[in-house]
Amino acid sequence: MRLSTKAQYAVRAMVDLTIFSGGRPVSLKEISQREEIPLNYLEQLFFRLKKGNIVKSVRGPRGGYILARQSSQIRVGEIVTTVEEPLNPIACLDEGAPSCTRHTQCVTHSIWQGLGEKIKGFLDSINLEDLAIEARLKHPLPHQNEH
Amino acid sequence: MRLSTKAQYAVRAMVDLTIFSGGRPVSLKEISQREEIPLNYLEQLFFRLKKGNIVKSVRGPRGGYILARQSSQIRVGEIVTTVEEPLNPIACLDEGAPSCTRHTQCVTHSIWQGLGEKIKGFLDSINLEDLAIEARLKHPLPHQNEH
DNA sequence: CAATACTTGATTATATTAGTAAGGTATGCT
DNA sequence: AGCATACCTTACTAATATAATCAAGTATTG
Repeated sequence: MRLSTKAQYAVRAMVDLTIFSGGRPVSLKEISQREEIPLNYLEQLFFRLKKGNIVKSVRGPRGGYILARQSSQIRVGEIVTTVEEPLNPIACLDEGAPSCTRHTQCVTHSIWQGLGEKIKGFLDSINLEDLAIEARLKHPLPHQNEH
Repeated sequence: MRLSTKAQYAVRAMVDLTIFSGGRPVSLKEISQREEIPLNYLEQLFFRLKKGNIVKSVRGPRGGYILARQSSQIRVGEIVTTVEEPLNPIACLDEGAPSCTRHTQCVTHSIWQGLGEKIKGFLDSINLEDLAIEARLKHPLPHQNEH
């Protein structure tokens, strides 16, 4: 029942982006250095995040990524499901499940299904703005994007 | 965010044991056949379940396993944590976590911690008796242990 | 036109998990 | 007593998924 580091990286990177962007693009190079995440790996993650309509890219010098929506409109659950496949605890919940044949399978299925809904509900109850505010309280920024 | 099949097998096997035992030991061979779980694999699982004080073993012919407590006193969360390590979504929550160095790490940590507690709370709210009753309703047993 | 930074796919290394195998030990039944 | 049953335990192998790296692009700005 472990979350992949991919998802952890993605959420950290998105919080970083939220904090350090001041409406202007943030390059992956920056994020990579601050968060100690391999640049090439971040590129893969942001490729997906862009397709998932969570960030937008700005090309060329001084380019980078910006949030596709307001930080209050981006939920953690979205980020996780976008970079790593679904939150369902077991695979057969992903698509149309075959009917239960064994005695015990129905009841355990309903557990895992309920669990998946709990997880999704929890992660969707948290948005990036909440996290950015919390992060600023705990670690006041050195200087908030002068210029 | 997937649950291992180990945990799924363990819960199914425990529900099976609850339903088919009538106070008497149930052999792993039986469970293996009904649930289509490799016998050797079940042995490994029940080795742990025994150490975790969830089942008791009865050796010799006509032996097998019985619940160590009433089914209402055995929670699903217990079974899962006993056969596969912890429910925490990330590793560093397992023991004393190192202090947060990066800006974003504190806040993401608190998410994963909260998530872990939700998961645990949910799985601990379900016990084996609930599941056995539900299973009997859905699949009335062929014959409930005559003799 | 050159530097910057995003874009994309392929490949490799590593870790985890699932499953198999084999030999041993205790117990009850005939 | 001895044999069959079924638990007990460790070790190993194979498959899969993940993390990370490599490399060769394309678009845009100054």
